Amino acid sequence: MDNTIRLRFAPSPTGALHIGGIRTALYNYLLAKKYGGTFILRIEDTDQTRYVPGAEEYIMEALEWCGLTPTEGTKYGGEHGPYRQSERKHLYKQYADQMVASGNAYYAFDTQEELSEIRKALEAQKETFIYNAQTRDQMRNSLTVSEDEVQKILDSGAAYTIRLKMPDDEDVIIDDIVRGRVVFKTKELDDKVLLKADGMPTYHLANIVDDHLMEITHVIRGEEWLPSTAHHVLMYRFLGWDAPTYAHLPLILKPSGNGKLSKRDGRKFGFPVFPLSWKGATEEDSFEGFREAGYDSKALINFLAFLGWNPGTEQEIFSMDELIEAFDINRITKSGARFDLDKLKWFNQQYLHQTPLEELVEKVKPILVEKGYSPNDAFLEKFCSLYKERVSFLPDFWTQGYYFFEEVTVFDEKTIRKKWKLENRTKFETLLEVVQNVVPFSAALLEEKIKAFIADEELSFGAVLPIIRIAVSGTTKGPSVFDMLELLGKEKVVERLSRGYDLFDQLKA
RNA sequence: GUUCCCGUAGACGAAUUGGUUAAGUCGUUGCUCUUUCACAGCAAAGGUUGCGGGUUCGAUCCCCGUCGGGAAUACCA
Repeated sequence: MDNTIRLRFAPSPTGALHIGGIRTALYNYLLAKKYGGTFILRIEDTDQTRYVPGAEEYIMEALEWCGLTPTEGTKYGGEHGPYRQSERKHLYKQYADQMVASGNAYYAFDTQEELSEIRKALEAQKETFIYNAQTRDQMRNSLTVSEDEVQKILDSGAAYTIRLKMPDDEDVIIDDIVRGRVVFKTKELDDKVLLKADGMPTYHLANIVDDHLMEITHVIRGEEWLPSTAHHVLMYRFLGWDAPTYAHLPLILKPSGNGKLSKRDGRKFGFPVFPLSWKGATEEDSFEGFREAGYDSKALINFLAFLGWNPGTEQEIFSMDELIEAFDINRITKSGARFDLDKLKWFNQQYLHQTPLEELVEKVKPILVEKGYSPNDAFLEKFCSLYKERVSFLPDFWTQGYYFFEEVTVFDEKTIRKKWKLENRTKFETLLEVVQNVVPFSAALLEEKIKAFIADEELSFGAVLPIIRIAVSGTTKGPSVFDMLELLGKEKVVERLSRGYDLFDQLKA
């Protein structure tokens, strides 16, 4: 492969960018970077009725958050612009006309209403209407109406579309990198609309014209495009152009396994489906993003890379550079990949574990600030190191360690009832004194003194440590008690211990 | 309905000119370490490669059929 490969990611700005779109972008990006090629962002906004303000900015912000910054695009520059299809409107018609002239396309005058009525009627009889060789001579188009008539309609300014005229009976062969050879019979395919009544091209026309004009060499897109690829290949032939290499990606499936992951599944299964949060017009149309939910974009990318591809080695953790190095378009999987939240959680955890402390501090800080606390970096660094290895997501730092900032809200009453012995109260008062006299208040010294206390009083670790832990944090889970006590500080520890004893007594009474 | 795609343990998936007892990871269970949770380490369970034929000395791999899942079937992308 030479170094002039050019790939594009071509989303339509109809709302937030779905996670599947990010994967498509990722694979395009990886292949482009691997061979020193170009990664282009093209906005496919040919459907003016579906345009959503802000979607374009969302797409770019999402790509950048994921580290998939395009090399060409509306705000990235490039010699092949404009990169927004609405701004290229004037380019498309000539190619549709060219295909009309060569007899591979035709004018169609049927209105949308007429067509949907026919469809509805046939559907009632359990049949499907296909605009193709079998039906087009019964429709109103330039193949059934006389030339004069056609000209008259055209001159009158009446709305019309241009449709692709599919060959009657021919095999269209697609050599797809992922699927291998796929054959479609033109007989089964419909005469797709190329140019809409509003003068805009459909996806089918716009995508092949732009891919050609932008010198795209590889088209990596979702599997849902496979059926229409036959139309695209035919158009390249009719226009006398070379078709790009195709690779159709497997679908990303719902966690439940059936059906492709949809934007509604996030709410349904309780996890984000979008990279960034999106505020739509309605609650129903608003979604939380991976970024806001505390996911590491690097972990997300690593996870996504493995959804439909694998390097064939045993390495699982990949940086972007390593992905670029290892990526091989020939190793993309054919079968749909299920979106496995556990796996994503594992990746996120791995990334959190390997994040340097200073970096972690910067990430945890905003979470605490939002809760109204702004501890100094030295404290935060200790705090982070305590929780780093028992946390899967960023917000866990707060949910697991909130008691370093606020009073304990939930006590593990069940364990208290089991462990707290009323008759031991005096011994624990002694413990309070012991703790009070620890100077300096360090984990090491605390451990030494508390261990001595346990020995002196002939108690066991199991009888003492859980009590301390619960009094101070409400739970038996968490980091080493002594480290915890040190970071909490003498004042808080003493206060919580003595208050804890009273609470425990009450619980047992 | 039609066309196309897919089908290896609960999940992701390796085995790429068909070649020994079908990798590895996640998850599950157990053990070690720990006051606890987690991390880490070790170990185990889990599969007639959807099913049935065929080709072959030999099929996860090739062919046919069948079942299951999915996608497409718009003047949406």
